[in-house]
Amino acid sequence: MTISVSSPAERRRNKIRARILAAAERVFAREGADGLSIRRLAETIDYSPAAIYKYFKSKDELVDELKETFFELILQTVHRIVDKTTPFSERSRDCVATYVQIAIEKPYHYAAAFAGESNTVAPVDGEPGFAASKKGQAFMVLSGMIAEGVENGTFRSDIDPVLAAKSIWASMHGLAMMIVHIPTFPAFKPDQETMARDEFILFHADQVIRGLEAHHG
Amino acid sequence: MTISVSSPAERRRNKIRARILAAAERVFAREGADGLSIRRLAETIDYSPAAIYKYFKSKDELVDELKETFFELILQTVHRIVDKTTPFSERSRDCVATYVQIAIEKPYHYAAAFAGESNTVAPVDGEPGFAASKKGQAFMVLSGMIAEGVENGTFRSDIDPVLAAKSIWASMHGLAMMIVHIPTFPAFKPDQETMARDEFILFHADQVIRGLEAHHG
DNA sequence: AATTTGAGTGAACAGTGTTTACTTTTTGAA
DNA sequence: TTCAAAAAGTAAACACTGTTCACTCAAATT
Repeated sequence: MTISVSSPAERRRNKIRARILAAAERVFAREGADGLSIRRLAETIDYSPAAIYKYFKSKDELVDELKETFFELILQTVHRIVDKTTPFSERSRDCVATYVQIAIEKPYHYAAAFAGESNTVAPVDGEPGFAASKKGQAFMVLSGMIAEGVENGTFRSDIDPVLAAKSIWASMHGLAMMIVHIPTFPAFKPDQETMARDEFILFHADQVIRGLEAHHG
Repeated sequence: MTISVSSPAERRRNKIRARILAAAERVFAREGADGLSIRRLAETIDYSPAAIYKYFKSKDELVDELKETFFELILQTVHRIVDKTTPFSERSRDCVATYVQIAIEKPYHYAAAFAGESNTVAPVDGEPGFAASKKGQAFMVLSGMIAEGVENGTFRSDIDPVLAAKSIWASMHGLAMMIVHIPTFPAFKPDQETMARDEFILFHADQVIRGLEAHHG
């Protein structure tokens, strides 16, 4: 029996799988899940449409893998911010703002990643898989940072960090979705008294964090 | 020439149009835009698929009308809250919470209404149509309420009400989307130390409004 | 009464995801 | 090295989708 954990055949297979994913990634980033068709994908890869089903059970499963690597990107990026040694107030604000920036950079990824519903499994809050998933890990980094804020006295002590993290996450998510779906979001009139997008993101982040701060009233 | 603003023919036409919309509304509420197919819709109405195109230019246009009446619902509901004579703090909180409740009651409507992109026109922030649209009106009701809070000293005076309204709207939107897309959202484990959904909505609303309040620090 | 307008339709076009039966290639063991 | 088994790849079909076109038939207008 062969004990090689990765046979040549298997490595070759993974390579093709990766090639499919890479091609899918390109069109997905530009046109989203609806623009990504198995048939078109097969053509750019020079395979027949049916061939793809030897590597992925369904289109949904393929897209789910794109999402998962996107969550990895989020996790890494958030980690990079949280692990910094800059002052806490600055760090927490940057964390929120950066999260939104990622969504803007890959709008289709972001929207698809959180518009779950019709997916394969989608390890979701409340289910066993959540804590282990990249999504769950990213969330735990965030709630950990808030717990830090509660401990060092920046935030109110009467709030549950996990609860607060969920609230903040929702607020971030909302701005991200707004910007992603409404290209001109923070603006009312394109020229007049308009706050620039990045500036608005910081404003929003401040606003959100202010809701947590101590010494209130 | 006939001056009757609504001829019998025209009235009959509008009636059929309404019948189509009513049937579409039913299946849309249950299965969303993807579940609503022209062919299936035609069958429940006992028409041929092509007939629907005599009343609507495209499926997108049909769905857009469903969205528009949904925005009317939002506008009415928000108005009912804002126009109340209850204390301001309570009123502002209820306004936020109620908005999210609407989204929960009609999740597909809400998600579709704000996942614009591939629509016909979608009068969007920054464009002329926005202020006149139901969406725009609902927003103005919200920003008006915040302006009231700034005037009566509840909120910080150094913030632009319109900007603050956008920030709050984004936060509300985020929670709504979270709950809509992730059925178990506010929960981590279904039983243990979980805050009930409605309770969490109020918590979030408080959190969001707290960010605006005066006498800070 | 004749003609134009509009409602309604069957069939087709151009797509989609997916499955099935089939061929070819590659692999692992006798 | 030969040979069977496993895997890779495919063409064609199934069951859908939104949409358009040429056509019929009934209703309204002149």
